[in-house]
Amino acid sequence: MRLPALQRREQLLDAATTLIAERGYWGLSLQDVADACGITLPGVLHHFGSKDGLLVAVLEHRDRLDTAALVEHLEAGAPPDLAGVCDAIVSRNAGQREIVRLYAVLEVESLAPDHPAHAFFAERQRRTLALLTRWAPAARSGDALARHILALMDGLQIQWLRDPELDLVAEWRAVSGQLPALRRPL
Amino acid sequence: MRLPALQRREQLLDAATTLIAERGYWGLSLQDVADACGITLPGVLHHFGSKDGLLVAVLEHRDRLDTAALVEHLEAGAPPDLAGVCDAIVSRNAGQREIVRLYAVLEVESLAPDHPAHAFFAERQRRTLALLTRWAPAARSGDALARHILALMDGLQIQWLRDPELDLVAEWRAVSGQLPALRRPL
DNA sequence: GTCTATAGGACGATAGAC
DNA sequence: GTCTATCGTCCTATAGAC
Repeated sequence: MRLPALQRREQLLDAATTLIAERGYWGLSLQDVADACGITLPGVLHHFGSKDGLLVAVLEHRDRLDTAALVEHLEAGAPPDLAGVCDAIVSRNAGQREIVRLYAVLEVESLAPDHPAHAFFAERQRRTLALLTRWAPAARSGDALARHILALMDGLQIQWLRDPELDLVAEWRAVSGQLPALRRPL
Repeated sequence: MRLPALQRREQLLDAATTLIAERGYWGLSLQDVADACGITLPGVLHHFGSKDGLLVAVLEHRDRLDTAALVEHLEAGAPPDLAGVCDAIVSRNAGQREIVRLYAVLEVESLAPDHPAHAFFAERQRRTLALLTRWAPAARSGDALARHILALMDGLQIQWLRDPELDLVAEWRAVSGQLPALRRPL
């Protein structure tokens, strides 16, 4: 079935997202992506140029959606403090398991300096830390607090990914409740 | 160079450990393992039967070493409380970056149910949680505390793996100092 | 914009000699 | 215990037709 380019791209990005989450980048096969969308392998490459190109497109696509969702959440009246931002992030993540898995896999895989997403994730972590630090109460070292929060989120997500029974939001509430610097914004 | 079987196995395990840490299991090539040890690919398979067999051997090898190290650390007079056990784990990890990377990569990669190490890591997390829970003060839910601690360790390790400047032990001290349930053993 | 066809390698694994 | 040789499968990527 012949599809408009933009629509086909989106379909391919969806399929690739699921498959990378499942197998990682090194385990991804373009043939599988093609099969999942009912086109041929060269058809995939036509849209993204190369396997690396597809990966970059997937990441950019997700980041655009996530940033938009966060902004919207804040404009819609979430509490404008650090706890509010964190809760917004966690509750959004809780609703998109596959995406969280994609990032968890790629974040660790890309620790290797020659991974095609290495720079992307280094920059992304820098950006996330900056975002959290900006909202941190000025009193104590905001950077240490930001790293603490990020570590907790990453760690809890892995446990949640391994055990579907776990309630990510509840777990985050329980754990972040122990952090005075987070729950007492003043 | 012809080597005794046991020595060759160890050399192969070392090489495989480094390469899996670098590329994950799906990105591992037996050819590279063979090259690193100066033998051919069938030579590798002779010792481990299959690629899966090699992975299992690597993990069993590491777990044996780590368990022994922890026991020794405790017998050598580390504080016999939860904080002491955690500090022991973190400080040992801080000294073996490659190994931590291996586990970080495989832990996330193996979230997929058909990954050859899936069962291994599910069981390992269960065991680690049980270990931490055993040392937790009986007062509060030890299980929640154990998950909290495990999340922190995993999260901090990822940050440390990305940024070699970071001091894992110091970071752990700073972060765990905020956990009253951990630092006040009575 | 999508296809067929194909190039050109790398992969895991096996068989059998030494 | 390690080798050579080889099989069959999978891979990314390119060239060119429609």
